[in-house]
Amino acid sequence: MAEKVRVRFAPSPTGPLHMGGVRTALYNYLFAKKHGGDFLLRIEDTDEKRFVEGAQQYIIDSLKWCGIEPNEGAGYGGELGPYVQSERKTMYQPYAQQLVDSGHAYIAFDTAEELDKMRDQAKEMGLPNWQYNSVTRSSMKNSISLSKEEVEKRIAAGDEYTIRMKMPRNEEIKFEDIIRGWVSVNTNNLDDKILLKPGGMPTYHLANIVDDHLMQITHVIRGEEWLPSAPLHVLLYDAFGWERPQFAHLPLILRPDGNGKLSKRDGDRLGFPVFPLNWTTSEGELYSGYKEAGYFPGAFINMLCLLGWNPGNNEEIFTLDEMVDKFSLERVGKSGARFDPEKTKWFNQQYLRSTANEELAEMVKPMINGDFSIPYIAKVCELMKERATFISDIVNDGQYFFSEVTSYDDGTVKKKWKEDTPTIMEELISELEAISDFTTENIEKVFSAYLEKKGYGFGNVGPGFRLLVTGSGMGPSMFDICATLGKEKVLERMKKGIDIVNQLKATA
RNA sequence: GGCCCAUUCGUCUAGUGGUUAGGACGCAAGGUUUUCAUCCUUGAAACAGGAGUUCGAUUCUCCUAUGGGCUACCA
Repeated sequence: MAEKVRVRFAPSPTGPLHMGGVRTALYNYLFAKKHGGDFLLRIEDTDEKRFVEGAQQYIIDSLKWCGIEPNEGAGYGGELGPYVQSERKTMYQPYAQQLVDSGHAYIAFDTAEELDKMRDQAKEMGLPNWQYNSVTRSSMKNSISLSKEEVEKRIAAGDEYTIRMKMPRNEEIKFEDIIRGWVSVNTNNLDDKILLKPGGMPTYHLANIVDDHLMQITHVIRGEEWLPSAPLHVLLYDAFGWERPQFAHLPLILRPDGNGKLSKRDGDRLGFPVFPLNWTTSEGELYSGYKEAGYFPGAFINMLCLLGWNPGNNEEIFTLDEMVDKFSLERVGKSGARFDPEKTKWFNQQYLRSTANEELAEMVKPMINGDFSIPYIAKVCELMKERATFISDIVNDGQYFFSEVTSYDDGTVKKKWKEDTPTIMEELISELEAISDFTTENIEKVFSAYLEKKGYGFGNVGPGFRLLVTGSGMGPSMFDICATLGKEKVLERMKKGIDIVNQLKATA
């Protein structure tokens, strides 16, 4: 028990990494760091048909963006590599053979086509679930039904064959899952899974057990979709005589609407990303990512962390380090969690607001045209951050800080630009012109004095003022806006705007 | 169909053999704010159903229902 915790995230490179996968990686990472252990990345590319170019790099890039980097594995090196299963291909055959020799597995010559036919026939006869198992195996072509000579002859003749698990009959397999407690399955419900495919490539089941053993994995933390095959894996550990790792099967992430688990198409259909980074398929189809949609990696991770886990109190904003500190598998829930895009936005808003203005400014800078200083942009961020969810909101809602006003909000023109507004604006211009030190306080002072002098309420002056300077009907304090923009720019906009708005009003 | 897993407000969830069943998102109302947003206050909103165990079950057991996963020479 004193052994070092070693966990792995083992995706297959069949496309972009789904956010459910990111959460699995995150929980593995948190668990490893919490216990001072290792977090490895292993690429499970044993299905050559489903290999997708670029997927492996995408996985690495995604984890990096999220800040949950492995300290060992594909792309990171380590003593127990290689960490890409296709590169380990030759290692698996001897293990499969060992199982054949020990009577835990056998050689089968049935082709995929023959098996398909078998299943189809069974279905026609009203058996929806034909299985290669302890009752059917004796009527199939394998080293159990065939004579030793026949088997040797076929192998010598170059017949392709698979190695199958010889699933024992009527045995209760039990194992303790950290999240779910005791799970038990009768082997009668399990089939003789293929362990080694023709050509020597292992299936997931064999590769995963062999690699986890060789890589000294202590805890297998993976999605609930693996729960049904966990008994097979347990049996394999036992057959090899290896110590079993501890298992923890995570609940699935469900789609926000309707039924079923979150799938890659749900996102863009419902207007939120399901992937960390943008991904374009070879056909040119784009799946959007959280990064490009403007999310902070911290917010994304924070949201994922709370989707299925909670610290037991009411805290919900955590840095990665805090997550590491508080995380425990025991507090992971058992039931599937429906994903809520709205809450994800809320997390982003929280992160945006707690990010320093200068830091925000650096992010805003590449998104705007024109040469603005960081202090200036930071000031804008300070004013805008409370009403923004994304960085892009600062840019879009605060565009009047970065470009001239070219349009005026329709509703405000109609409702707030009154008969006497032009005159009031002219007067206000004169008042403002008299200010030598154009600060928030001074502007406010002069503005208030003007209101008092004329007996106006704020409503008589404010909306028109805002409209001329920003083109908008809403936003931060006008005094802050003006101080930020500077006297020259404010007066210029006001003078220029009066006629334009008068015309708009006339034609409206 | 078979097997496995699950089930507390709309959603994420806390929680205990005896609680006014708590929080967050979202929603609604009010307050603050010249506007918008923030912020504050308040509100509506849940233990799937039925048996059993028990003095007492949301909590323990069983059944049903519902949901989910798996059922490949995919992972």
